[in-house]
Amino acid sequence: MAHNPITLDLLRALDAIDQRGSFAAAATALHKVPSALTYTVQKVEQDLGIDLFDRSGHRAKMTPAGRLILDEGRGILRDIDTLASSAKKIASGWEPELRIGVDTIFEPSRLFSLIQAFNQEHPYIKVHLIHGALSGTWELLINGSADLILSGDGLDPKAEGYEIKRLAEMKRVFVVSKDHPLASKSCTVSEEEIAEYPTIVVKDTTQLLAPKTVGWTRHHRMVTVPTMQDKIEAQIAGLGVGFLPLHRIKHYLDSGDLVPVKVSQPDEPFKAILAYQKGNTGKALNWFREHITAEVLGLDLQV
Amino acid sequence: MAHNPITLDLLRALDAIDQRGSFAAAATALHKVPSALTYTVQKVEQDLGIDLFDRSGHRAKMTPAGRLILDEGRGILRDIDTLASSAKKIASGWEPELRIGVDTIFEPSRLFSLIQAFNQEHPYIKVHLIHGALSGTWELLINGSADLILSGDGLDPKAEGYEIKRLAEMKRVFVVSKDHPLASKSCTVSEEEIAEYPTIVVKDTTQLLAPKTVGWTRHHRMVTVPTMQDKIEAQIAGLGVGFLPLHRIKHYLDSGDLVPVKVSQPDEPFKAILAYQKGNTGKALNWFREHITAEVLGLDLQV
DNA sequence: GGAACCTTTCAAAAAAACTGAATAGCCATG
DNA sequence: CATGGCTATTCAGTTTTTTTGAAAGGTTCC
Repeated sequence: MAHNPITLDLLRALDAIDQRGSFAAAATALHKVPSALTYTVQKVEQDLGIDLFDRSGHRAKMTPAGRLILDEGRGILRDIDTLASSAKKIASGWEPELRIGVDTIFEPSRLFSLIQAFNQEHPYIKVHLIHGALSGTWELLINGSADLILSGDGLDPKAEGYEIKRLAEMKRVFVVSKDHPLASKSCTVSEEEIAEYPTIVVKDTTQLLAPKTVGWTRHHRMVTVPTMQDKIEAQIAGLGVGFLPLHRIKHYLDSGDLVPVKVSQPDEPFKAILAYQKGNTGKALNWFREHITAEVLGLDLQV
Repeated sequence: MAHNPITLDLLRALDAIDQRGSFAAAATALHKVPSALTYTVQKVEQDLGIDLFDRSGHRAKMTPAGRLILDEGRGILRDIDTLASSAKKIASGWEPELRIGVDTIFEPSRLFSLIQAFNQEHPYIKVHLIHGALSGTWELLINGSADLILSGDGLDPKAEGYEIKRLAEMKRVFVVSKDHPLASKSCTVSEEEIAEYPTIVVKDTTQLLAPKTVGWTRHHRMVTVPTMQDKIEAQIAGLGVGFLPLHRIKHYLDSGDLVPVKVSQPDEPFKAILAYQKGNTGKALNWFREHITAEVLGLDLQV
């Protein structure tokens, strides 16, 4: 047994026959002569050992098996068409896959609708989301695990060779849970007062680079968590205190679950950035570079 | 532009080349001569207008576009193989789809693992689950909406022409919520006492047949619900009282959420049945007829 | 430098697909 | 019930596509 007798020509023939209603009409549509279709169909029927058409009546009627091959075959034909155009795309500079490293300061879910839109247009380009924290996000880019990263500035290593696109500014706010002792203080709170409570810190995911830490590190009590989401939840639960990015907690400030506290430590604003290998002209990379905006990331806050 | 230049032969060629590592080895595996592969590949490259192999080095290396076609092509080849064998199956008596009507007295989820097993074996045979209640389940079979039904006996219309397979016996228990006034009665409860409380009744889904009702109908107060699951939940919530099938409430009896009450009305045991059109020799039907057992339905209770 | 691979080219041969005319069946119409 | 118009199939011959094998040209490895 050599191999599968089902051919793409058969699938196209079945489709045309079903659409036009007869061998004759289908033949015309396919720029062939009816006997050519008979030949195509009979060949497969013989090789497969089953009937695709019921010839008892004089108008050929598809058998259930024929119908199955038609139905599934349409999907296969569609796949092959998509595949051909995707192959052309890739040959003309679209990457087969794009890996996006997202720093935990952003909500990866913000990118979902963007990725969905992209995938609609480019079904065979796989998009991978990878999570990182602080220097760890940069490390993804540096060690080749990601093609594009989304991070905050001030974290980039001194290394050359990376293109950086700055997006909107982000603000950090020092907040505590609504039940927290500091929540009631209306005046500026001193560092000593803050030192009474554990600080929640997001742990850098880097393996090789020097880990960075944001905010105070000279506090004695410190709880580290793997992601910004954990930090937010920990602070809401009252486990500790610390700065949180405004765009991630707007909702909780509005609802009152988190309360801002004035602190002496100046708020150092910083920027959301996109970064990628210099010289990477991939079109998928470019697409995301254009489409990832402050709005998409939820940074367009009126403060 | 006639049509897609990608052929199944190309996909098979790419697969072989990738597996064997060279045109020469692949050619051997495909019982061809190397130049035949060159021809196949070059033809598609020319028609598609892109390179599938990088010939700058001496050993041909697949381009990203070639790799994409290979990767997706493997899936397509697999699909076509499955399709061929499924078509043979259907031609030899397996139905393209099987519609199973399940009476609300059973938990449809009991069939899930069975359906999963079936689908593993017969990926192209679609299984539909349809819900019905009382005569409505029979109606599914009679009006051709279902090929196989799962019901309780005593509901079958007098009509001829249906094959019935009896499964295990099912018991009904009169139960009330744990907080219900009747829950504390340890002696037999009279009909008058029961009449104090609304009875929960599953409404027959039939459109054409004479609707049946199980249990008492001469009670004044009656709440009808669409499914057995609703009835169970209503009784747990204390909304009313009534008989419930033991196999659906074993768990709640054990946990004490439902409490059995002795009643004068005799418990009329009835049987789970499978029914289908006489003369239906479909193999999928047969498969389910064999595999749907008392155990699968959760009827194998030690009482 | 030579042996052992590899891929490609090319003309010829083989195989497959297609054609057109003839055949035969059904069905609606008059 | 005959006829014309539709259908699909058969078959022999033709065209197109695919395959072949020998020759040529490269790379790698020893």
